[in-house]
Amino acid sequence: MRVIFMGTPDFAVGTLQAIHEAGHQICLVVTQPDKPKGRGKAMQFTPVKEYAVEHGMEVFQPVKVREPECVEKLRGYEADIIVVAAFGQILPKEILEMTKYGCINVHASLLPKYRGAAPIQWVIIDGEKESGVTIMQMNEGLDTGDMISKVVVPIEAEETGGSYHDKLAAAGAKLCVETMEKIQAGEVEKTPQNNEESCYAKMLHKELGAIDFKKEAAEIERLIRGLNPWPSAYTTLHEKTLKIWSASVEEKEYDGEIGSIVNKTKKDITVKTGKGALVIKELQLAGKKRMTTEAFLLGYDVQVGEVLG
RNA sequence: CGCGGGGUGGAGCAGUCUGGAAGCUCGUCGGGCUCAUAACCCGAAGGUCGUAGGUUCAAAUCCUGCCUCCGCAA
Repeated sequence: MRVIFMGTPDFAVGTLQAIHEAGHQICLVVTQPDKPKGRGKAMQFTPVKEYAVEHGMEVFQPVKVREPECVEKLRGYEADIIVVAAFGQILPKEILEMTKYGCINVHASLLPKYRGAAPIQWVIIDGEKESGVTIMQMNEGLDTGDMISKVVVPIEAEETGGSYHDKLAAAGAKLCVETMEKIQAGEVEKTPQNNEESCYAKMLHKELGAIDFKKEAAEIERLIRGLNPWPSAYTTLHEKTLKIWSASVEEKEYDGEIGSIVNKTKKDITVKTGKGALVIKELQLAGKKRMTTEAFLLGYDVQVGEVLG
C-alpha cells in the first residue's frame, strides 16, 4: 500500500520500520518539528525523523497539520492509508477521511482503557496485571475510534516503563503490519469502544515523580517502576535531588518518622512510608551517575534517622 | 555561547580553596581465626590523579584549550 506515516517518539519507530520492511511504499513521514533539546540546547531530530532520513524517506514537519495548506499537501500524495503512532497532534476530519482506508492508530493500551498520552507508564503505576496494544480506526475524538485489532502483553513483576515500552512497541509494530494486511484484504471487523469502561492516561510531567512517603510502599514502588527511565521518581537528600531507580517493598512497620531512614545495611537503605517500608536498591544523586545503593554507601555518608523529601 | 555538579588503583568517594611523599570504605589475591560466614585478624598486588599545553625548584592541587559523564532547564 501507499502509506503516509505519522509518528514522533521512539515508540513509533518500530512501527515505521515494520511497515517499511513489510514492503509498503512509504510516500511521506510526518513528524513533529525539531526542537532544541539536550544540555547544549542543540536542535534535535525526532526519533522517527532519524529513521526516515536514514532510509531516504521524505519528511514533513508541520507545526499544525490541521492548517489547510498542510492538509492539501497530504492529499497530494494520494496515499491508500495513513498510519499514526504517537504523533502528538490532533488530526482534522479532512485528513481522517482523505484516504481509501482512512487513518489507523497504533495505541499502547487495551482500549477503551487508558486512552491518551501515557498509557504505558500508567498501567504500571496503577498496578495492572496486563495491558497491550490496540489498532483503531481513528475518528475525531481522542483515542475513541472503532477497534480493529488488539494484542495482550502481560506486565511482569519487575516491569519498568522502559521495558514495557519496548515490548509494546515491538508488539504494536507487528500487529500493525498484520492489521494492514487484513485491511487490504477487506477482512476486518470494527468494534466500537464502550465509553463506559474508558479511562484516561494523562501526560506525564516531572512533578509526578516526586515521591510522597505518606503513601503506601507498594504504591511508591510501582511509581518508581512506571516512571523508570523517564521522567523518574525522586526525592531529596541533603538538599539535592535523589532519583530512586529501583526499590522493593517491606511489610514491616518500623518505628520512626515517615520518610526517614529506619534501617541501613551494607547494601540497602530502608525508608518508612505510610504503610510498610521501601528498601532502596538503586539510586542517583544529582550530578552523579546511577548506581546501586551498595556502591552509593561506600562513598556517601547517610545516617539512620535522616529524613528524605 | 541556557544554569550547575563531576572525571583520583576494579567500585564508590576524600584530598584541590591554603602547591611539596596517593588516602578512606569496599572489592581482588595470599595467609590466619572459626563448626562456619557476607564476621574478625595479618599481608600483598593494583593508579599516566580524563587529556594537551602553561606557570613553578616542585602540580591531583594554580592558569588555558579540548574530550567525556551527570542533575536542572527545554
